[in-house]
Amino acid sequence: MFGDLYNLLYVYYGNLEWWPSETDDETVIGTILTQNTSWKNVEKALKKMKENHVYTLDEIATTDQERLKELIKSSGFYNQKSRYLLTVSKEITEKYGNLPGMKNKDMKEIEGFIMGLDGVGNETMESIMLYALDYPVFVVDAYTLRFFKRFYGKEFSRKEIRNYAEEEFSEIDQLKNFHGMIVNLGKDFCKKTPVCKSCFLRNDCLYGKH
DNA sequence: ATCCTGTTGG
DNA sequence: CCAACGGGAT
Repeated sequence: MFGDLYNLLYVYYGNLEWWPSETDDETVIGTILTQNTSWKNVEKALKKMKENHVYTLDEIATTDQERLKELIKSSGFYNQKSRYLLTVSKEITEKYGNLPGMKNKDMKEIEGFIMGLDGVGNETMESIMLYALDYPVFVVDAYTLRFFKRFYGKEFSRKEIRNYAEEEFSEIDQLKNFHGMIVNLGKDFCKKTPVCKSCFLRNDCLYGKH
């Protein structure tokens, strides 16, 4: 299904260092902070959190919300995101102790638990599963839905895309890179108002051909 | 002036 | 389905 597309993207983008972060805790924090927010602004917040030693789920769980708001201000939506960070950190540490305690468990159980966290929807859950916990999950975001609709000229549901991708790519690295390449494509060419003329997929994309 | 690796509550 | 959340970069 997506094999040919993967190769086309790979020729252009190659292996991306996707979801750069020093620790799995930072990855989880990043998935929440980057919701509808540019990564540049998230980096500022992560830097501040690190400098102030509010950088692990344990540290966040015992931090005052007002202080958290100041630290993550640059990533926007700080009122809700500070609340999400607190509840997510508390619930994870209370139930599993830490992120390693969530690895190598029944995938559906962990997925259900994460989806139940306030502030965590499909994309954030999938990102945590794949990038912080190493489960073979494909991340379906707004870029993916928009790009696939144009490229294949047909609307796919999140569920369909996840199923196809996870069926086809069993390797964690492939799932990571496929998502990473799609996000980059969405920022470089397949934007809200697409730049098809200079896009390397213009001859393969149903929308790019007209 | 517009957009950003979304999610929630109405 | 849709308004609301929000500072920062381009």
